[in-house]
Amino acid sequence: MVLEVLARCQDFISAQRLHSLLVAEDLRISLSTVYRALRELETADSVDVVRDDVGERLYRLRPEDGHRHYLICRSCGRSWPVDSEDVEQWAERIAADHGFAAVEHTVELTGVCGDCQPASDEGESLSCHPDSGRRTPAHRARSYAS
Amino acid sequence: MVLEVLARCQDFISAQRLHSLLVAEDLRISLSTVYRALRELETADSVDVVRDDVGERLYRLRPEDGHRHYLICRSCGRSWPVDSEDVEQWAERIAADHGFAAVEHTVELTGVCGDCQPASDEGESLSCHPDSGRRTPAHRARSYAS
DNA sequence: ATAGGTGCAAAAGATTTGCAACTGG
DNA sequence: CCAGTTGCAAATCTTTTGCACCTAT
Repeated sequence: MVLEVLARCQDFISAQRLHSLLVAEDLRISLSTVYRALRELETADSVDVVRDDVGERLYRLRPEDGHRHYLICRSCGRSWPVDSEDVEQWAERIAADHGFAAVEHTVELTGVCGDCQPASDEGESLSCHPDSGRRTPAHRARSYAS
Repeated sequence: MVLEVLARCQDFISAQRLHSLLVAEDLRISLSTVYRALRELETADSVDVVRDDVGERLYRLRPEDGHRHYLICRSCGRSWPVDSEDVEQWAERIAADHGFAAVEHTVELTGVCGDCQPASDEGESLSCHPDSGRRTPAHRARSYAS
C-alpha cells in the first residue's frame, strides 16, 4: 500500500503525510507500519530521502531511470529528477584528490519553480502536498547552502 | 566560548559534544545556551551544518576562505573543505534549465580517508571526535547517495 | 501451531521554549 | 532599574521499539 501511494505520488512526502493519505483512502494501516515499510524501501534503495527544513524525512520512490538527485521547489514542494553526471564526476575527483575511498554523496537542490515565481501560489496539479503554495520558507533551521 | 571551541576544533561537532567540551574545560554553560549560540552563528552564516547519520546536526565554523562544502571521513569524522566550483556551476545550470529561481544547494561528501583505510582506526590527531575510529557505518538511516 | 506482520502505547533523543533568576551597565 | 542572557525543566516532534495479538500458511 505504501509503495502504491509513493508510486502514485511521484514526489517527496513525509511518513506522516503518507500515513494520512492512506488513512484517507480508508486503508487501515498504522503509522508504525508506514515507518517500517519506508525503512525497508530505504534499505532496498527503492526510495530517495531528503530532509525537510525542520528535520523531518521526506521519501520519494526512485524513478526507474535511476535518478537519485532532485530539484525541489521550496514553495510548492514538487520535485524533478535531475541529471547529476557532473556532480558524480566532481565527487569522484574530489575524493580521489584527497585519497578517500568508498565515497558517497548527498546533494539537495532547492529553489522556486517557474509556476511559483510570478504570483504566489499555484501548482496544485499534484496531490502529495496539501500545503502546496504555502510553506514556511526558512522556518528556522536552514541547511547550509550557497 | 562556543565560537572559541568551534574555532579550535576546525571540524564538525555536535551541539551536545560541544557542550561537553565546554563543561570539561570548567566553563559554566548550559546546553540551551550552546544551542542558542549555534543558532545565532547559523543565521549569521558563520557555521556550516551537516546532518549526522542519526539526524543529529553537526556544526563547523566556516573557514575564512569561504568554503562551504566538505569531504567528511565516515570513520574518524574529520572533515576537509573542498573546492566546489564545479558543483556551484552545475547547480546553477540545472536550476536555469528548469526555470528555477533562488536556488540553494546542499552537498555532503563522505568517504573513508587515507588514514583510516589500511588498518582500522587511527587519526586521533584532532580532538573533536572522542569516538574517532569507531563509528557505526550506515547505522540505519543512510542518506541517499550513489 | 507458527512465523511474521501489525497496532498501540511508551520510549528515545535532539532541539526548542517558557519562565524566573541573574548580570552588567 | 532595565535589557538582554542564562539555566532549568518541561514541552515538542519525529522516529523507533516492546509487546501482545492476530492471521495466513
